[in-house]
Amino acid sequence: MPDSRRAAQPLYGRIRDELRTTIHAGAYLPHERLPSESDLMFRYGVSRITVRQALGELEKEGVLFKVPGKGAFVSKPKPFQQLARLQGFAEAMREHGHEISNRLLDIRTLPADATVAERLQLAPGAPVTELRRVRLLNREPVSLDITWVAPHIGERLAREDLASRDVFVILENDYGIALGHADLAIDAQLADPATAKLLALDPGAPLLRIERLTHDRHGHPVDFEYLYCRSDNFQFRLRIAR
Amino acid sequence: MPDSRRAAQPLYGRIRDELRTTIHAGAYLPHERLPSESDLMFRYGVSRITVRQALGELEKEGVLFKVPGKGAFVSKPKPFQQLARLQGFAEAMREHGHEISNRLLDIRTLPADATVAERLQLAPGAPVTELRRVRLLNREPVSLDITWVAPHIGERLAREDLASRDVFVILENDYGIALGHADLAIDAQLADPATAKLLALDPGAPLLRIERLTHDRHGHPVDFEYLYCRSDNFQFRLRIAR
DNA sequence: ATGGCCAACTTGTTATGACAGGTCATGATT
DNA sequence: AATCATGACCTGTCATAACAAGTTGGCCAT
Repeated sequence: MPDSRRAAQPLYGRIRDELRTTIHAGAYLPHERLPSESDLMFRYGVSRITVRQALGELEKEGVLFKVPGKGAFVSKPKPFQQLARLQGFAEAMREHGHEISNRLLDIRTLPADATVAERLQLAPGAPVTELRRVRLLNREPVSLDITWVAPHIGERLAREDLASRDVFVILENDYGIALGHADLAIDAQLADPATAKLLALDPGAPLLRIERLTHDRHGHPVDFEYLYCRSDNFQFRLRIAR
Repeated sequence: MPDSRRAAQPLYGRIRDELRTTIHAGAYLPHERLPSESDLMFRYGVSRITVRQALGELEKEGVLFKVPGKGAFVSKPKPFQQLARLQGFAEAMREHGHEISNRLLDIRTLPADATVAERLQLAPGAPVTELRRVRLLNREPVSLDITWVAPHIGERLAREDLASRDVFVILENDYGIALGHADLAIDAQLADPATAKLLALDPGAPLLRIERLTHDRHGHPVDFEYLYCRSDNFQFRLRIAR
């Protein structure tokens, strides 16, 4: 969080900024160890508390992480997914050479609530299939996806290996459903304890929430879902034209 | 971040937890002032650094917010999450009959840090103009925008009425700079106290953060900014194609 | 009654110091 | 060669202390 209005920057702020610059300039590789607190004390000629404050803020920013007894290490750059393309998570991540997997938490049929029914153009209370998955990138959880589809699709999905395959790919390749477009709504939320646990986060951590309604080529809704995404290890990117 | 696998909880952790419990039990009302650090030192029989660490973590959790010179205050309960429709900010807002305005907080020239310089393809430390604005929708703050442009653009913008006019419109209509595309990166963050105050939010509230680098028609970067957007009073939406 | 000043109180920053507990390389022992 | 102990080095916690800067109520002058 920038606060660049201060004329007189505290020492720890200067050190924090300089270290961030140094790291971003490539002086240290991802997961490379930074100089120890003692080294930085001598290097900057300040007390340890000042160094610790600077490092603590960089840790808070996600630039580095600390390991007791070992030191501070540069965090990996965040993987990202292009938002403008309607792509399954696996499709997008494989393009970048990442390893992806899913943990299927639950798949069941239940009555559609008003929102789901409206989105999928079903009667309220009509049966829908709900999928709950944690998506993992390089073995680290990055999102909790909750998906609803009509039961005739859900029945077929239930027979698939959803741990390693994307719903979109299955719909298109196996069931011949040509996808058209999706409508997204994006905002931010705090992780509740259950979600935080699933995503290896502390309760209250910031999450990006994406609501996505995906349509087939004829404009009929086929898939309604919420994606709760971590921001500390993943982000979305988008290029827009004027 | 405390290591919660520890059988013996550090002192600051005990104090943090006890204060949180006390606050949640209603001993203090929202916005009520907590005991001072000095009081807490005596009350718990610990040093000030220990109290500050406990308070700092509660602040990070959003349970309280600190005001220099005044004290620590209990945060208000988080506002109820609402969804609002947003397309392009000014366009969509006026289209729907909303009133939009800006509050210009600050416009100044300062040396570009590494990130800003890299994005705007300037030398580190080169002068850039920084704009800080709060965007209001129906008189309610919805985002804090921090914008950097090259000084030759900033000088001209400084002469404009930025409270009611959009930077993009000025650049295109008044200065003949044809805008091309923008690159966005999207994630979620917690609001720090200063930003929270500007957006009439509680510290620790979830914010959508959009990093935007806008280019002219030739692909040259002209405008780099961070938009810190509330999620409780509007959201972003997007339609994407397969 | 009002405004200005100042002391007391507030949090923020920084220094020095010490101890606890974790990590790991090296040397000694089996 | 494998294992264990030790010492050096690492971060985490906590104490004491001092100064900086912001806030505010009381007192005094006008």
